Amino acid sequence: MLTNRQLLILQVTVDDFIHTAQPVGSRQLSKKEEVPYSPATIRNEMADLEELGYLEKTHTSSGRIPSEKGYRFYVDHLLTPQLASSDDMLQIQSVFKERMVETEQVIQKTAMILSELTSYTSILLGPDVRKHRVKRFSIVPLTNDSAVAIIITDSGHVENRLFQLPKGLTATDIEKMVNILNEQLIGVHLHELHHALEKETSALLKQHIGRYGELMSSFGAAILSPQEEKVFYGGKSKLLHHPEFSDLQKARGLITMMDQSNQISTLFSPNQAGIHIRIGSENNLLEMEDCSVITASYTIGEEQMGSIAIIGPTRMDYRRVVTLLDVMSSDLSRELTRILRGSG
Amino acid sequence: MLTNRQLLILQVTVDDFIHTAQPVGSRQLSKKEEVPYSPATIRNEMADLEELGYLEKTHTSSGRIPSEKGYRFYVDHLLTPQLASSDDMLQIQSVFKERMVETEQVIQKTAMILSELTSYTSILLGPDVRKHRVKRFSIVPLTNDSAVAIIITDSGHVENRLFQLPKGLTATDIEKMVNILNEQLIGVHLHELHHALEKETSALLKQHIGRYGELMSSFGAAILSPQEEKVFYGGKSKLLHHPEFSDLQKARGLITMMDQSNQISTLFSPNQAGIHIRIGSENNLLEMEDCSVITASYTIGEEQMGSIAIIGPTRMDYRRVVTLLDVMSSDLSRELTRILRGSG
DNA sequence: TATTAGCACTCTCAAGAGATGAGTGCTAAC
DNA sequence: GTTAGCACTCATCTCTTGAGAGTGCTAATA
Repeated sequence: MLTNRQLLILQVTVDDFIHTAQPVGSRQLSKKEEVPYSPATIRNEMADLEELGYLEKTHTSSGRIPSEKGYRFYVDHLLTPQLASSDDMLQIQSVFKERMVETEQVIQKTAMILSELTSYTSILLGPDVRKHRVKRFSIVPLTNDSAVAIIITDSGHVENRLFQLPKGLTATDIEKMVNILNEQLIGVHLHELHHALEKETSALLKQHIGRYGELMSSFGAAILSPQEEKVFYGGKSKLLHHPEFSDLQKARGLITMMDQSNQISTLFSPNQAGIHIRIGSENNLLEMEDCSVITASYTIGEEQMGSIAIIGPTRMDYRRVVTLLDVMSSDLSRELTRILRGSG
Repeated sequence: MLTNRQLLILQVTVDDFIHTAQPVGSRQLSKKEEVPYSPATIRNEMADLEELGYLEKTHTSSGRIPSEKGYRFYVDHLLTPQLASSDDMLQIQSVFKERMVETEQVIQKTAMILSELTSYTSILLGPDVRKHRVKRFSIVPLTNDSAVAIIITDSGHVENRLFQLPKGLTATDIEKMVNILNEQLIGVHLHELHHALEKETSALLKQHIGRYGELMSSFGAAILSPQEEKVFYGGKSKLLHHPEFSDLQKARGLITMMDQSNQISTLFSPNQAGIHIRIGSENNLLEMEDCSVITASYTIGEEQMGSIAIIGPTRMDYRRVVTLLDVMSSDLSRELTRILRGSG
């Protein structure tokens, strides 16, 4: 168990390092008014904190920097909540002031403002399409042998896929098919569509439509091809402005990683409410060794819909980011709910 | 007018610099078998070429590097055409072997392979939606006061927008409206839609539909909100691996620029056929001072549909990139035509 | 007359040598 | 328990030095 003095020194050390990016020394600390101890005393305490694993040195005679364990402790026990500054609130409100009608637009704008306010990179995972429900099917033939299948969801999202038409299929066949789909599958979650398609409609379709087999293999495959969560970035280059990435090697790694969306999704905790923080190696990603990720999620109505994340150096301003994420995620939830549930 | 010997020396100098990224000296050049002159002779010629503005020195006693004018001359007069190597051809064919059905998928894959083969960054501008023609309109009401408008084009592309419904509009009204739109506007280019909507249908709609004014202001605005050309990247981080961008300042500038899609579009020449090369400052973009952009375009059927570009350092392998772009643009055109005109 | 050899000169780059300064650990005094 | 003092450690900056690559010019050569 740490003494109060140790807690104080740890906190001030982390705070200072977060703002200066320089190893913090005992003399420097003792000058702060919150710390009424002499450099020698502080040195002793710091030596203890180092032994306990909360602080590190970059070389034998440097000041101390927080270790991962130090950040973790700081985040878990020393992070006093804080209200967003009125400046920030003003900026945030300005985003939502203009009534936008497209969800993507709102999300993109949110990503931008978040990265602008934090000076880190933001990533927003778009609404999880698989949780949407079918509102309407539509099939539009393009040529003799191809057509586009369209699914409109209850949230106004539109999925569309090209697929091949078996030769000899008549327009009436297609019409029938669309009717059957619309009768049977309205309200089904997109992730249950495959199941429902086979179970509920295959018999009916088989009965009414010629060339059923070919049609279904082509149509089914098109409908089921993965519906990816859309990833929105804000301020990709912002990260590069922080001193920890003046090493070109690391900068390259990060940029490369951000271009691979499959890696990105591993950064998000399985969609739970609340704010989550992963520090450095907790991300299980080599390129992210020096980064922390703070995630939150947003909802539409009652449902967990997507995630917001901020990526910054481990030496990031956790307090500020947590505060901003908190505000933004609830504002975003409110705005999206307004758009999609139509209370505006 | 340059002498043959000067042409030779300029060509070999540029070629050498492109591959080594090191200033090339007279001694080094004279060792090559294509250059049967002594260092002293070469020095004299190089001095002349420098005076004429084709070569530069990085400092008083360094070897020479090509100036922008030098690259321009090289590209315009010294670039002998070349067939793609069979290795490259194999790789390219492997992309198109698996029959994909979505245009976006094909374009994305093309971007990837291009950047893989060249080790530079590729940018593909998606098909210009405004040149597509309307195939079908559809409107799906979501709540009492909102609906989604859908336009399917002849190429299978689907545009969709949310818009507000005036209160008190009946389902029949909407049905009527969709019918009128589908009767009047099939085959209209998307960029003429605004015009056509006002001219051809407004009278009819006004006649049949209550609350015409409100409906049209909302629907019209939704339909007309900008249809942006989609931008696909391949290998964004590839550029950072070239030595000219080991300067963090420059790297940052580039990454920042690539995130601003409005800047990107200025890199493309107005959609003309053939291959275009812009060197360094010819791009009129500060961040692109050290970059060259080579663009080509692809077609669907007979129509100019989108653009392909490779961004590399000015010291890029022009010959190879031109060759690859040539092959890829025609392969991509063929593939997209197959998908959309349905000959496969 | 065109080409080449030779040589002095310039400039970059890498390595090494102090000098400086921030910071530590330890001991002894308060 | 806290603090002052002192010797010691490192990183960093600057200065110097030497090696190496390349040039420009002049004089010799084919």
